[in-house]
Amino acid sequence: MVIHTSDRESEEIRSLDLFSGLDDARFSLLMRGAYVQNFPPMIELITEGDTSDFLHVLVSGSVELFANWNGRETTMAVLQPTSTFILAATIRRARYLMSARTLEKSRIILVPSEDVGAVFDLDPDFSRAVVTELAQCYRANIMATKNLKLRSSLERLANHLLSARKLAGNLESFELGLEKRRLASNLGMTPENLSRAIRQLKPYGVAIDGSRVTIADPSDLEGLAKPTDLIDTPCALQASAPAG
Amino acid sequence: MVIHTSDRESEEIRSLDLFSGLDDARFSLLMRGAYVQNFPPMIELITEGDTSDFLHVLVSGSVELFANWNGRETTMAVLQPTSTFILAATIRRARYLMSARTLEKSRIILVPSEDVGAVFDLDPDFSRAVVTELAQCYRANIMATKNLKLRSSLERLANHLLSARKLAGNLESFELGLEKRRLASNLGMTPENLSRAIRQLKPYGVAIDGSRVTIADPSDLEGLAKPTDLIDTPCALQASAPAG
DNA sequence: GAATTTCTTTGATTTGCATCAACATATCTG
DNA sequence: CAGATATGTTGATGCAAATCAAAGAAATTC
Repeated sequence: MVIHTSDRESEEIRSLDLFSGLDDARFSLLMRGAYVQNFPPMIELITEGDTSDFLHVLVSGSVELFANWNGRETTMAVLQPTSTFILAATIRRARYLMSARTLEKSRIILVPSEDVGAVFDLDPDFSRAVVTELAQCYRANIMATKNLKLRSSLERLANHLLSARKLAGNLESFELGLEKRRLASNLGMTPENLSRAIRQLKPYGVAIDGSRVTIADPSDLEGLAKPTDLIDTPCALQASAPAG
Repeated sequence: MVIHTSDRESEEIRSLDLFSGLDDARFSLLMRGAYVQNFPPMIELITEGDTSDFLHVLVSGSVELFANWNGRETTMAVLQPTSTFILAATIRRARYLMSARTLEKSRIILVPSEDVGAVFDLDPDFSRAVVTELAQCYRANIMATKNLKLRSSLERLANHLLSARKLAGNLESFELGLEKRRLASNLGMTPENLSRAIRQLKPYGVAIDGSRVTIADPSDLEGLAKPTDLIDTPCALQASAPAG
């Protein structure tokens, strides 16, 4: 890689589902043309409509995927390390359907699309890993669509909080992990309505102070949320859509 | 295949993006364990939550993908021949996220998941085709999410009609292709509201009589719909979500 | 640390959409 | 073909959620 990564970083990247099956030779082939870059917060990494040149890997920080139409904007997902994004556009060599921006100071690896294609053709294990990853992203997005079409905004919020709690190790209290206005957009609602929805969840034992969430009795909230693993995944922060 | 297909059918299946790159030997390997079946209308082929055993190929008729939660139901896509479905679940050997039912009398090929996996491992061309297909499905679904989150129901209807018109070869008049209540569900609205929305489009030169749609001047409607190829695909009938 | 900006909350109002109810039309069935 | 059933339309009403407006709380900036 053009700029060296730390051992811990390399290890983390290699341990991603997408790369863990690669032998060292193929992995370095993939990483040889790649370069790491540090970005400040609120930098637009990708603009929807542009054509895809790189597979992105988020190493640290956080990244928002969003989309615009006719003057409106919506959050599609908020990514945490370590995850890849824009895999589908890379594979199809197609235009990006989403834009991406850093939310915090972030460290990102850019792998040239040609290299991904080359290793894909060379290495059956890698091609299987790509398919598995894509299928996973596809399924996560189907879940997001079901979430939007079958649930009210209050139900979406309730389920999001339960997923986030699980992700945080089932602690009674945990951090929200993103600004409320982005959470609102992610859940398909306005910030004003999110604020009111949070109040509505008070009778279910939910208290949110700043970015700190406390759920007194999850089973109480589950009565409202009715989570199911056909909609709700433990990999929760991308409440509305995942990262292909 | 257990039940023989006609030459025209075989040809159509082979010409699918997913299979067109396979040599004859691999294709027959894939089809050896497969069987064709004819179903009457309104037969539930797949139930969400069940585990995936077969890749499905719709040869004739039409199939609705739908999902349920908490007593509610929504249409996720309506498929026309010739298309594959449930590819993502097949690849992951995971539980179906959607149910499927025939809408008309339909002819469907069922390819055992093991065989798909075997040929995938054997044939790099096939594995590339699977990835391309999956990436396409993923992207179509991202578009569906953007459609839902960024547009009002009237705008979704307007865009659907323009896409359907394009699919029908840009004729002034074409068939809707599915019941209005299903179209409504696909677009994320109620039948009552669809009915009213159609009336609202009258000033834009849209007339729908039964299942026959007439659009006097598409550019007029486009002024409202503002279609973009970052949301709207010509492969239109799955207005809300595609077929992985 | 004061000033500025951004984010969040609260209340009042409007709008979009769902629901309910009734009727009309189309489709199925014996 | 008649009766039954399902689908589609229309109007009245209610509710969920967006918008508008303003104030309070955080986070930034100088």
